[in-house]
Amino acid sequence: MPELPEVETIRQDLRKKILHKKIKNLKLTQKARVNMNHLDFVKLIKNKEFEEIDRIGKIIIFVLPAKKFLLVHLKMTGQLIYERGRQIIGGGHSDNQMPSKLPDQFTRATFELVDGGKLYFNDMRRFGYLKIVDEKELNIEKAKYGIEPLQANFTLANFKKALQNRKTTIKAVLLNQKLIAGVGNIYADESCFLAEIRPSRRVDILSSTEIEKLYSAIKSVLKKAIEKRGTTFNHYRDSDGNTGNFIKYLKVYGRSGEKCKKCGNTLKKIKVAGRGTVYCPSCQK
DNA sequence: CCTTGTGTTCTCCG
DNA sequence: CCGGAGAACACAAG
Repeated sequence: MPELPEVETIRQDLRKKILHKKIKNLKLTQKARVNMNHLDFVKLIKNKEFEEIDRIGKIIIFVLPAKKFLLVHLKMTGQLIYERGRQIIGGGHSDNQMPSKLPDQFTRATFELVDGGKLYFNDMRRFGYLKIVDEKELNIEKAKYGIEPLQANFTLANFKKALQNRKTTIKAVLLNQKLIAGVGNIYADESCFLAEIRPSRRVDILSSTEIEKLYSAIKSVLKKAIEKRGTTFNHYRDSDGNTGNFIKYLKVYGRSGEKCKKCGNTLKKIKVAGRGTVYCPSCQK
């Protein structure tokens, strides 16, 4: 489940690896989810180079020449794995979900670069997609996203504005991409734990101290998660095919029924905003 | 039945 | 009766 830290890790790594490289060919399988017919899609990609690699929320943006943009959303199980020319990637860990050799049955698209390198888009569940847009459509897409937690516009004032007049739970706000971009289920729960606030609390009854704590918690959790190269719960891999290391630092997500690392009480799982939510009933108020 | 992210539809409230 | 907000539902597929 790639969220902001995972997508950002992939973006930063791919920038180092494939920036300004030219695409010789793109191979799409029948199961690839793209926003036009395959022939047209390939035509728009072929012989283009990656001018820049950006991100909005959980979407990776490959900037192509002539103001075209390739948007990639990994959704639940998507991976973007880069392989240098003629080299078989190691696969990182001995996890049976990680293929030792690509392409495999879950490879939906292969970008063949002129230097022999390959960029594979793998996606077991086929929820992820590739989409080519022009500048106008890119701006429409960008308008769907709120403040970016790691950028200059994520100020306390803007965060307060995002919560203003809302009559819903913290969890719903954190998951709402129109308000705050890139936070998903893992980092929403982790941020609430760090802020010592229950995800089910309504935002309109938070004190200003609590809002400040939550604001700092989001930044701190996401920053540390990027330092540790993201969370691999099951499918996430970086562009080398390696797992992320943040799972060791998770305090609540995926730990329902286990002991709170801070107070020792049992972590509880409930449903908030339609999503599984884990919290500590004694640490979080 | 579950999983998550997101788009759509429904419902409620002032 | 309306607009808007938020909740609920639908969908992707294994």
